[in-house]
Amino acid sequence: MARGRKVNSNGEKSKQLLREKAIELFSTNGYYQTKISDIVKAAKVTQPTFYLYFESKDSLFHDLNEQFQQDLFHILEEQLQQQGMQFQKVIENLLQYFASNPLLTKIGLYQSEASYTVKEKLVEKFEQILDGQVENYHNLQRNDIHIVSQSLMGSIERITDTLLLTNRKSAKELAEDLFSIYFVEEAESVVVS
Amino acid sequence: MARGRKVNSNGEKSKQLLREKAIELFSTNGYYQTKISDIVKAAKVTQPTFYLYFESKDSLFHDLNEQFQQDLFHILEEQLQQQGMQFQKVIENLLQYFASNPLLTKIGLYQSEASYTVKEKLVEKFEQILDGQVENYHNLQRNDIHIVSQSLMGSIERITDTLLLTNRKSAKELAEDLFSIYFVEEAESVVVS
Amino acid sequence: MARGRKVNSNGEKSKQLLREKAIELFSTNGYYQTKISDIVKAAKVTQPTFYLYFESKDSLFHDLNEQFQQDLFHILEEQLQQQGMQFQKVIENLLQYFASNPLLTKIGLYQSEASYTVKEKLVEKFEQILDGQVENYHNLQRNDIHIVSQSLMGSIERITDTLLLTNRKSAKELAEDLFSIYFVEEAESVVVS
Amino acid sequence: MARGRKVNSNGEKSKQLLREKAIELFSTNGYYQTKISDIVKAAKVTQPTFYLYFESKDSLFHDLNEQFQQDLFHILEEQLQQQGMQFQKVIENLLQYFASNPLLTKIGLYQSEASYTVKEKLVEKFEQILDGQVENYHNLQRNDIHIVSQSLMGSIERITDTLLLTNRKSAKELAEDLFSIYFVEEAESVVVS
DNA sequence: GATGAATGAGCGTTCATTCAT
DNA sequence: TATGAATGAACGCTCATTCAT
Repeated sequence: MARGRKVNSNGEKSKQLLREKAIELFSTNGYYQTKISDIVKAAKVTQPTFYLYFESKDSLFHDLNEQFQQDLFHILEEQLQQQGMQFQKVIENLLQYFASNPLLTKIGLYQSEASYTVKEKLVEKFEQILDGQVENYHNLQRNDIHIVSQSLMGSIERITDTLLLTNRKSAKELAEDLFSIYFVEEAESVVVS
Repeated sequence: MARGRKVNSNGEKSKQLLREKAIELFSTNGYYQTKISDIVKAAKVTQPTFYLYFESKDSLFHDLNEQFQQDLFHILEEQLQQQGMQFQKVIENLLQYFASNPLLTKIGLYQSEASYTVKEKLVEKFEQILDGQVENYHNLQRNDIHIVSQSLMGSIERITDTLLLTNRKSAKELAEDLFSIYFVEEAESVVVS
Repeated sequence: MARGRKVNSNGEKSKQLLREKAIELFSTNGYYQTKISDIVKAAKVTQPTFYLYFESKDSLFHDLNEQFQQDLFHILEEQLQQQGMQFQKVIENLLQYFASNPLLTKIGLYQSEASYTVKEKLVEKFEQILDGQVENYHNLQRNDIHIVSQSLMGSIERITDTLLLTNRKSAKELAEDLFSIYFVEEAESVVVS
Repeated sequence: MARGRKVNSNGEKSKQLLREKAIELFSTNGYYQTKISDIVKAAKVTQPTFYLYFESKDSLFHDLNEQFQQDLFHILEEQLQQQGMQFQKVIENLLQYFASNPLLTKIGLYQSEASYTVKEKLVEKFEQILDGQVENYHNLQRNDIHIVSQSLMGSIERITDTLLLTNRKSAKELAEDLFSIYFVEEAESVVVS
C-alpha cells in the first residue's frame, strides 16, 4: 500500500486542518469525549500525522486555550490604553471577539480547566476599570466592586453561551442590555479613563 | 485480605461511604477524571463492592444529579406556594441549599452535562416570577425579562462558585448583594404573589 | 435485618429446589450462560445457601451429568439382561427415558462435555447388540457395524432433540421410524439375545 | 517490547494469523473458554492488535460462522443446479467440505448457537431433494421424508465428528456407507433432477 | 511529509466463591 | 439452616502514543 507524502500535501495545511477539526470537536464534545482518532478522521489524515504537528492531545488543547487567552488579553490591553473608551464598549468588544470565535470561546471559556483563571483575570480587569468609575455609577456606591465584577462576569458567561453564541442577539445588543441592567442611570456617560 | 464479609461490616454504611467518596471525587475532579478505582480506594473497599450498591459509574453520577435536581425543584416549588414570599428570599434559600450541599452543587451545577437543563429550568422559574412583578421593578420595564433572568442565572452561578462555596460570603449576604445590583430601588417591597 | 434459618425452611427442600432450578437453567441456557446468581434467584435463596449444598458450580453440573449417565446405563443394563428383548424396544425405552427427563437429557446429551463419552459408550452398546444380530439384518451384512452404530447414535441424538423433546412424536413412534429406516425387512423379528 | 510497528510486520498477515489462532482455539475449547488473551498469545501480538482487525470477540465468532454457512450453501446451491447430480455425490461433497475445513466445521456445526439454524436448513434441503425422489427409494415410500432427513442429518453430524474429522474414513467412503444404510437397493440410480 | 502497524497502561465490569453473623 | 457483605481474579475493550517504512 502506498505510503509517504501525499501528492499535493503540505505540512502547514495539514496542521491547520487538524487544528480546526480539533477546535470543532473539542468545543462540541469536550476534551475527554474527543479522541485523537476522531480528530484525525475528521481531518482525513492518520494518527501519526497528528504527532507530527502536536506534542500530545493535552498540549494541543493547552495551545488552543493559550491562544484564546492571548487574544482576549490583547484586546483588553489595547482598549484600556485608549483613553476615553467606554466600559460598555469594552464589554461589547469582548463579546464581539466571542461572537467571531465561537468555537474557541466554547473551549476557552467553558470546556477548559484554564477557564477558571481566565475568568478570574477578567474579573480583576473589571475591578480595575470600575475602581476608577465609582462616582459615575450609583450602583457601585452601594455595592462592593468585587461582587459587581463577579456578578458581571457570570452574566457575560451565561449570556454569551445562551444568546450570543446561539446567534440570538448581537454583541452590541447584549452589551447594551448588560449595561442597562448593571449601570442604569448614567450608562452612556461612563468612560474608561 | 481474606475474602468474604468484613468484621462489623454493614451494607448501608458501605453504600453511604461510597456515595460520599464519589461525591467528593466527582465534585473535585469531574466525571472523567474520577475512576471507580479512586472511589473504592477512598472508601477502602474493592471494586466489586462498588457494583454491589451501584449499577455503574454512569448511573451513580446520574443519580447524584437526579437528587440535586429534585432537591432544587422541591425547594423552589415549596416556596412558590407560599404567598408573600419575596423573590430575594427565594434566591437566598436557593443559595442556602447550595451552601449546605457544596459538593453536590459542584456536580449538579458545574460538572454535569445535565446542568444545562437545570439552569434552563431555573431561568424559566425566574421568568415566571418576574413576570408577575413587572410593575415593582423599574429595571424590568426597560429590560427584557428573559435577559434579566439569564443574567441573574449567570450571576448566581458565578457568585456561588467563587464566593458562596468558598465560604467568603453567606447566602443571605449574597442574596442581598444580588438584589441590590439587579433591583435597586424597591427591592424590599417586592413580593411573590 | 433478619438472618439465620427461615421459618418452615428445610435443608433437603432447598437443595432439591436449587437442583431443579439449576437443571432448568443449565438445560435452556447452557453452562456458561447460567450464573449461580440466576440459579439462586430462581430458587429464592441466597448465594451462600448454594454452597451449603453444592461444592461448586462445576461440581453440581458434574453431578447432574453423573446422574444422567447412571440412569441411562442402568436402563440399558437392565434391558440387556432380559432375554428376548428386541433392539427396537431397547431404543424405545431409551427414548422413553429421554422423553421423561427432557431437561436432564438436554444437559447430559447436548450441553455437557461429558456427552462425548456418553455417546461413545452408547455406540459401544449398540455395537455389542448388533454384533449378535448380523444374520438378522441384511443391512448389517453389507455395512460395517461400527458405522451403523455411529449413524444410529447420530439419528437418535438429532431426532430426540427435534422431534421427541419438542413433543412432536412419541418414543414409540420414533423407535419404529428408526427401525424402519435402519433395519427394513426383518425389523419385527430381531431379538436381543 | 517496544511500542509501535514491528519489523517486517504486515497487517494482512497479522489478521490472518489471529483468525487462524481464533479458529483453532474456538474449535477446540469453545466460545466461552476461549479468551481474547489466549488468541493474541497464540498469535504473539497484544490485545489491542486484536481490535485493530476485529470488532469484538463476538463479532469474530459470528463472522466465522457466517463464512461457514456461506461456504456450505454455496456448495449446495452449486450442486443442485447441476442436472443429474446424484444425492450421494451431494453428500460426499458436503463431507468433502467438512474434511477440508475441519476446524471451521467444528465451530459452525457444533460449537455455535447458529449451528441449529444451519442444520435446520440442511434438513430442508435434504427434504427438497428427497421429495423429487420418492419413487426411486423404497425406503421413502414407507418413511416420512421429514424423519429420514432429520435422521440423515444426525448421522452426518455424528459421523463427521467421529470418523471424518478424525481422519478415520474419507468423505467418499462415508457417503457410500450412509447411502448403503439409508437407500439400500437403488442407491446408484438416484439422480437429482 | 505521511502512513501502516503495533503496544503500554489502564478502565469498567462480572462472577464464582467465602467470611462473619 | 440461612443470610448479609465482601473479595480475588479475571475479562473484554479503549485510547494515547510510537516504531518501521
